[in-house]
Amino acid sequence: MTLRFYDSATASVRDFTPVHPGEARIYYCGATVQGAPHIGHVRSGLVFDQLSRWLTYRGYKVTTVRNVTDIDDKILVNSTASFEPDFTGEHPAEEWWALAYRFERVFGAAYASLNIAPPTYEPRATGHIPEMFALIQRLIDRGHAYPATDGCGDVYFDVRSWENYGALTRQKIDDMQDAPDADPRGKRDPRDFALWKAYKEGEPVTASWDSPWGKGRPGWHLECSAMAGKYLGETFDIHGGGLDLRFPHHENEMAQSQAAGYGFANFWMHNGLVNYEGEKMSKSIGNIITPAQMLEAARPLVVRYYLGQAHYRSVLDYHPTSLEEARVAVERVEAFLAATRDYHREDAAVPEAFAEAMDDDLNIPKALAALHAGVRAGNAALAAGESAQDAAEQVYAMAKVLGLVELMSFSQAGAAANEPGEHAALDSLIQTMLTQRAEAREAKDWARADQIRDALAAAGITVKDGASGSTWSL
RNA sequence: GGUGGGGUGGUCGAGUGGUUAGGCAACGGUCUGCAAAACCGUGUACGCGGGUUCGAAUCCCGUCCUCACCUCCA
Repeated sequence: MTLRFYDSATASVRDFTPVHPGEARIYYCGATVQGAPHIGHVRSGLVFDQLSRWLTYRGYKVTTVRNVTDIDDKILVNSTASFEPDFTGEHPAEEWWALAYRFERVFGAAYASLNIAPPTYEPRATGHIPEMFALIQRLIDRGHAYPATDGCGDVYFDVRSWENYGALTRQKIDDMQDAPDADPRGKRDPRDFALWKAYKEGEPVTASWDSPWGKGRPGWHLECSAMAGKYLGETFDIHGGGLDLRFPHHENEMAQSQAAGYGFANFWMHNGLVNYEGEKMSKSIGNIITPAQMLEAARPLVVRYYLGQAHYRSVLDYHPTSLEEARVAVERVEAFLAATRDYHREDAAVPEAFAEAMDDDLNIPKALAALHAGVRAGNAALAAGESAQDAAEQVYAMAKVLGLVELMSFSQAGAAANEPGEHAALDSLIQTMLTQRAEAREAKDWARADQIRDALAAAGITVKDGASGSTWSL
């Protein structure tokens, strides 16, 4: 079995052949830090985290780049400042850059809480203005970009000059529906898009850079082309992002970079979106679910399992019962691993069925079937009084490569509840009650035994009677 | 109008010609004082209409419905 992925550009599953043998270089679109993330953003980050982990397991040296778009129309709109720098600390409003930094950290915290590994590089658009100048100049020199014909100071990409425009999404320029509010300005074609946006009266001066074509700021699509090239080279392996970015963003990126003479991405991988009971999540509908809200409803382990359980290309439709179902499923795995801690080995191999599923365009639903089969086999062995070592090693390896292990209670550094100290008294109290119950059971005083069990249950504590005594869990 | 996805048993969700995907829920059994947990077992699905085939969820034709993108969007 060879590793293969679905490539959006060719609409087909292709064998993965890296540009540089043994390496995998991946660029995927991160956030425009104009506001707080919703779980759709997190799903995208999670998908490419899963991909990176699998490629790493397969022995590739993985380099990932996830950009931060920290200059954009919406960031300016959402900031409430007067747009002038203020060092007094008395300014009541928030400057655009402060807003961008603030939300960049909110995104970072959301990723971290779900054990989504940070990318190798996380470049900010504002830190790569010179690279963008160079790319614009190169496009002008090659006849694929031009300063606005009305002298407004914008620089546009000339879509008619690039015969492959539309190749990524297999669309013809003339078939595209005109935008209802198409503003031709100084464009040769309404489809031409801005590489550089000229400074306009009323905008913050701090959000403007001096370019050879006048003061202004970069167009959104240009940022990614410039940064991908800088960190990953002219031609790299995989470009990812949400399905909604295929057009125009990725189409434009591809056109810019290839028109500039670069190979750009060999594979385009797009993750499906998250719906809420059949509807796309969006601010206008008001059905947004944030990571913070989800983490109030469930543990990070459960949220990660839930968001990562579907195939990455399918729509993930959230229902109110979804998290509870995920909880039961993943805690089964957790309980098995907690009971077989002696067999956790960092170098353990994943079973073949799991590996084949993962190699096949990251078929995680199928891989999860292997995970659950392993848990069942392990539990069956335990129930039969046999060794669960083989199953435990494999299940651990699978949970590890899926990024779940670090979020499980037995391995978490932050499993503070298990540490002695403030909870010691509580543990002691529960142990006392279990001892009393054991005595009652010994005396076959079932009423008394059940009374104690009910009392613990009322406090959210589940009692399990085993051969070697009773245990409890929250 | 263009482009690309979907419609699978109670539910979520895999599956490109013929053997059980899997999870959750449900039911029966083992275990247990009773439970819980665990294990064993049960469900016989594939939008609709044709066609190809010994055989189709899977291929072909038609048809209905639905989602996304074409405007900022993970």
